[in-house]
Amino acid sequence: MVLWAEKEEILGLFKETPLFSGLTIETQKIFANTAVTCSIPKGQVIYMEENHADFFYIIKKGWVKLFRETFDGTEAVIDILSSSHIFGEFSIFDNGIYSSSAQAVEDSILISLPTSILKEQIEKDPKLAFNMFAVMSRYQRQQDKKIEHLTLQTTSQRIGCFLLRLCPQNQKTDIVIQLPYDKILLASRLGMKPESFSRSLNILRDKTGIRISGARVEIDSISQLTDFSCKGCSSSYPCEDI
Amino acid sequence: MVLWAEKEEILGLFKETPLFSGLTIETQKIFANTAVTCSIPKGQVIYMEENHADFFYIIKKGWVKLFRETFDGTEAVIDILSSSHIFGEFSIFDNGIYSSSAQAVEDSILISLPTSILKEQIEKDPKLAFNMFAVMSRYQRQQDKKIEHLTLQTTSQRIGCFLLRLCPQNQKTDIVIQLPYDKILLASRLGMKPESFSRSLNILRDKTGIRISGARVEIDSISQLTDFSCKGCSSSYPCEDI
DNA sequence: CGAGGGTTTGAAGTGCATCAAATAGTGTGG
DNA sequence: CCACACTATTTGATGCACTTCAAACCCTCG
Repeated sequence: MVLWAEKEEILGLFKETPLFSGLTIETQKIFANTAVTCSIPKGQVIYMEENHADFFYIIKKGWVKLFRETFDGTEAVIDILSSSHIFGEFSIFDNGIYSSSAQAVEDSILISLPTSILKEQIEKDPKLAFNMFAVMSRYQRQQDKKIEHLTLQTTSQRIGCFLLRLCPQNQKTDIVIQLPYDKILLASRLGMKPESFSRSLNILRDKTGIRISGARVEIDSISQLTDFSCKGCSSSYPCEDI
Repeated sequence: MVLWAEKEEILGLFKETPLFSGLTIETQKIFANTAVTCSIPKGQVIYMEENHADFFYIIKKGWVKLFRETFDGTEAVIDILSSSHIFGEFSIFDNGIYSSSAQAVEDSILISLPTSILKEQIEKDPKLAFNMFAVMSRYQRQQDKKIEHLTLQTTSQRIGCFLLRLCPQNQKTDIVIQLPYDKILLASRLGMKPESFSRSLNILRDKTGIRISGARVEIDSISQLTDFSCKGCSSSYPCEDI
C-alpha cells in the first residue's frame, strides 16, 4: 500500500511532530506502515463531532479548522492548525469519539493514522506516552490562555497578541508578516465577527503604528504592540508557546 | 510523621480521586507516606503562578480557586475546585512550574503530596499513567466547553448552564439547590462582574420561572432551564462531565 | 448596635454584534 | 483584456449586552 518514497516522507514528517519525536525507528515504522496520505480539498469536512474516531491525522500541508456547532447553528472555532500539527488524537481518551468537528479550510494534504495503533503503542512505549503527556499539557496551557484572553482582552488586544505570535522571536524591529489565512477565519479563530475584526484592526493600527495592506502587516517596533496588547494578559512577550 | 489514623483517612480519600483510583495498595502507600495534611484559612494563597512546583494537592474539605493575574491587576479565574479534586499536578509536565496561582476561598483542608513522587510513579505504574491521561483529557474537554460558553452563550445562559450542572441528574422537577460559594466568586468563575451576575440572574429568573432567595434556588422544571440555556451550546442536557 | 462585606439597583458609557450597503479583490468565460 | 459573478472586506447606522461608577440595601458578626 505504502510506497517507499512516500514512507520516507512520512518518517521525515514524524521528526517535526512532537508526538513522534525521539521515538525508536521501530515504533515509527509501525505508524508509518499504517499511514495513508490523503488530499482534502478546501471546504471538505474531515470528521464530525460525536463520530466514531478511527483515525487521527498529521497535517502535511494546508490548514485545518477544529470547531463545534450549537443547536442554533452558530459555530465555535476550537483551533486552526497547520503543517506538522496533529489532530483527532485526543479521541483515544474520549470514548473513541471525536470531541469536535474538523474541516479543511485550504486545500490540504493529511496523513491519516489509526487511533487503535496509537492506543496500543502508548501502552507499550514509555517515550510515546511521555510525548503524549507533553502534547496534552501544551494544549492545556494554550486553552487556559485562550480563556484568559477571551475574558480579559479586548478584540484589538487579541488581534495584537495574535500578530505578536506570528513575529520571529529574535527580531524586534522592521518586521513584515503575512496573515496566515483569511480575515473571516481569523476573526472566528479569535472569537469575534468579521466586521468587529476589521474595525478592531483599525483601532490597533491607530494605537500601535502598524501598517496593513491586505494580508501584509508591517511592524516597525514590537514594543508598541506589546505595550498595547500584553497589559491585558498574565504573560509578557514573548509568550513561550502559544 | 504521618499518624496511622490520618494515613487511613488519606487512603480513603484516594479512592474518590480519579487520579488514584484503582492503583495497587503499594503505589497508594508510597503516596500516603509522603502526604501531609494542612489547614488553610480562607483567603490564604497556596501557591503563586511561576513558582517552583514542589507539591500538588488533594482537597479534603473547602474550596480552592485557581487563577491568573494580569499586569493591570485584574484576575482570570481558571477554575474553582472542591472536595476530592486535585490541583497543581499538571506542573510536572510544565517545567516544574505552576501555571496558575491557587488560593483557598473557604477554610480548607488539603493533602499535599510531592510532585517528585508523582513524576517517578507515573513512569513506573502504567495504571497511574492511564489515570493521568484520563484526568488531563477530562480537564481538556471542560476547558474546550468553557471556551465555547464564553464565545457563544450570554451571561444568563451561562448561569443557567451552571445551575443545571448542580442539579441531581435523575431529578427533573421540584429541585432545590444551593449555590456552592458566594455570588461574587461565582460571577468571576463564569467570566462576568458581580453586577452583571445579579442582573443576569434576574433575567434568568424571569425567563425560566426559577425562584431565588439568597443562595437557595428552586427549579420547578428542568426543561424550561434547558430550553433557555442549552440552545447556545453544542451539547444537550445532561452534559456528561463538566 | 454598628461596621463591613456581600448583593442589588440605577444611570451612563463602552464594546461588540447586527443589518444593510458599499467597496475591493479574485477567478471565470468570453 | 474586459465584463461578470462571486466572495472577501470595509464602512455606516443602530441596538443589545455587559461594564463601570455610584449609591443603596442587606446580612451577619463582633
